[in-house]
Amino acid sequence: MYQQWIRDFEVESFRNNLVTWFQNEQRDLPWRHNQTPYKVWISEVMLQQTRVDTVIPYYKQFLELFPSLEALAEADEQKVLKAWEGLGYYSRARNLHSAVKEVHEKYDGVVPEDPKQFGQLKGVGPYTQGAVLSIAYGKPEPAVDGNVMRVLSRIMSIWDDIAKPKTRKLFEELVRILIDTNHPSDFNQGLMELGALICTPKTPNCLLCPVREQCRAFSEGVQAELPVKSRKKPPRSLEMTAVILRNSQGELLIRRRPSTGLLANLWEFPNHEMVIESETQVDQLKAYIEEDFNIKVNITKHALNIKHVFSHLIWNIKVYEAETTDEISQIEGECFVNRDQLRDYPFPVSHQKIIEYILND
DNA sequence: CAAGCGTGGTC
DNA sequence: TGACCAAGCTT
Repeated sequence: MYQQWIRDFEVESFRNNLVTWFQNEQRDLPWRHNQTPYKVWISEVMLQQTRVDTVIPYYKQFLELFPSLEALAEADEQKVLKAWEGLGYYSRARNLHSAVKEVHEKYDGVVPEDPKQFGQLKGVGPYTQGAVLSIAYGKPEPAVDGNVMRVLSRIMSIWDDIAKPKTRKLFEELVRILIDTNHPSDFNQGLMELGALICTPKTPNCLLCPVREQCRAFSEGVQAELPVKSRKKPPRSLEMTAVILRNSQGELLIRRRPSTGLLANLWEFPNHEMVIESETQVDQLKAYIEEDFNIKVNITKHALNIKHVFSHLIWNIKVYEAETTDEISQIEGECFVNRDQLRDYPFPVSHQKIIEYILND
């Protein structure tokens, strides 16, 4: 069915214009130096749903901490999560770590270049599979991300909703036809670079576009209306409490979150989903804490309020200070630590504001 | 398939 | 200032 679109389309010109433009105009980015499959892989996972400017410092630090696939494979997950702290979507870090360990053990430390094998690793979806195999190994595989869908929807004037999973498959088939098999890496990166620098979501700079002559949306003047993307539901609000609980030595109680779901395996201050509007409900909070940790506590004061916005929900956190003279039983994932030890644990950004409050105290 | 899963930048 | 966005994957 795509042949119909391709028939009158100057495929050769498009490929040459795009690849030549990329070779001349590409940005100088850290992961474009001394490329190895390992480094390409790290960068591609970090870049999932994340801006280049945000990734750069994380990428540099990550490679200093884990300079080789073997180094990452042998690292503790807590160290990996700590290196990922603040970058978001933390399952990326845990899946990457797990996948790298699998490559280390099963493939003797060599990133597999068979699409089927590489694609089966944790955290490697259709995009990452194509991106790593084309960039690192020169395989003519499609790497369809948001940029590519935006660029090609304009080039070919495709009005399908790019928020639908089905639409990505359509673009993958299209790229399989269009891709420059002599320069798969430059072609794929060229599409993404074009989307990042020229064919931007709002007010694309068509006058500087190397493939303007091949763009149907430009010739029809509809580039600003593409791509079509349905919007998702607004996040729901959750009323939360958190407690800064000190023992008699002034140490702070923290705990590790569950190994699945939101912020999995990160650490946090004890918290509950509950509304506090009166003093009686502070007593309820006290009861929750005493039940959770089987100790007696006193809530001493209200510390601060935090509003934290996730992609799919909003936390409104009321933070209190509390003290206890009891010790908790030593359970894995719960412990008292002193102020200086806090920096050794990975915390979500929402709780960084609590840490700031403690350190400024 | 739709929803869950983070964060910081932008206009 | 709130909505949208940024090189997606998993369930």
